[in-house]
Amino acid sequence: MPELPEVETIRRGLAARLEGRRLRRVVQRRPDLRQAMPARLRERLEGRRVERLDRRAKYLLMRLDDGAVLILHLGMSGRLLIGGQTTAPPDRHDHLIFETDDGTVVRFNDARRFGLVDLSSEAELAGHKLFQGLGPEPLGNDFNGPVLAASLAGKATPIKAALLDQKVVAGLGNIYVAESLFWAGLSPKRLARTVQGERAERLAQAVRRVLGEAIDAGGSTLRDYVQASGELGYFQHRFAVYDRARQACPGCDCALARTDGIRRIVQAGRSTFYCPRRQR
DNA sequence: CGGCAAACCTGCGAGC
DNA sequence: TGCTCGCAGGTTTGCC
Repeated sequence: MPELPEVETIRRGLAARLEGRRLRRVVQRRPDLRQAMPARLRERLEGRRVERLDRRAKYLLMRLDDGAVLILHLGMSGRLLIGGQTTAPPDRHDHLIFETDDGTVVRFNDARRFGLVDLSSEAELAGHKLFQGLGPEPLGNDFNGPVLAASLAGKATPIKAALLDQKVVAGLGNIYVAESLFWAGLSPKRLARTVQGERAERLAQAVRRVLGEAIDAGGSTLRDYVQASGELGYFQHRFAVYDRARQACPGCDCALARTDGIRRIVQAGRSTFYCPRRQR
């Protein structure tokens, strides 16, 4: 569920409440997420001060004053919510709960348990298994048309699948791949290796613009996702193609044409939405 | 190595 | 009302 814009929105919401605060109380409930939570998590976190909240790809990094770094991933259904109680949580899917010295409570809630919580250190972070091979941050200075073209060169897979690959570029998921390919005018079925030169340039620009606008809108809420404050995201109202099968894409009469509007197909087991008229 | 389907787990909406 | 089915924003695994 949460892709880069949702994770970034949550990061900003949490940073405002957590940075500089001390973790007074940590409650671990179910440890069996995608991977088991680290042992003695409570002992290792309680009493620590939160220096900073950062993001790498779809991971949130909570940097603590003793050099420890808590790594959080939300999987498909994970949420981080401000508010609630550390004791007798109302929700059976609250797996980890923090309470700070000013009484702020943050709950990690994940019904499907595809998320994960891990603990590392500043020293070991760069070499951490989860970050090995991750591609560039799409909103950073290391991502542009030539970089993208180089990483797509020789790939026989459809461009849709290539963009979902976190080694190519970090942080995209099913929604923002669909939206980026639409704005770049590229068919999701096009072979990745053919996205070179001007096409790669257009795609890199589209990725950056779509992600930036989605962050400005607080992410996209389809079902589970909410910001840390509980507020919904708003970018779903601006989807060009995602979840809009048979409707018209922006500024196009495709819905009236033989193509019958935005098409839904399945690629690598996942829904793909695109306009066959505007995306080649 | 590359590419794809299936698996992980729970919840929800649609259809009967 | 209640059942079954399909589907969901991610990532890993195992198979060809």
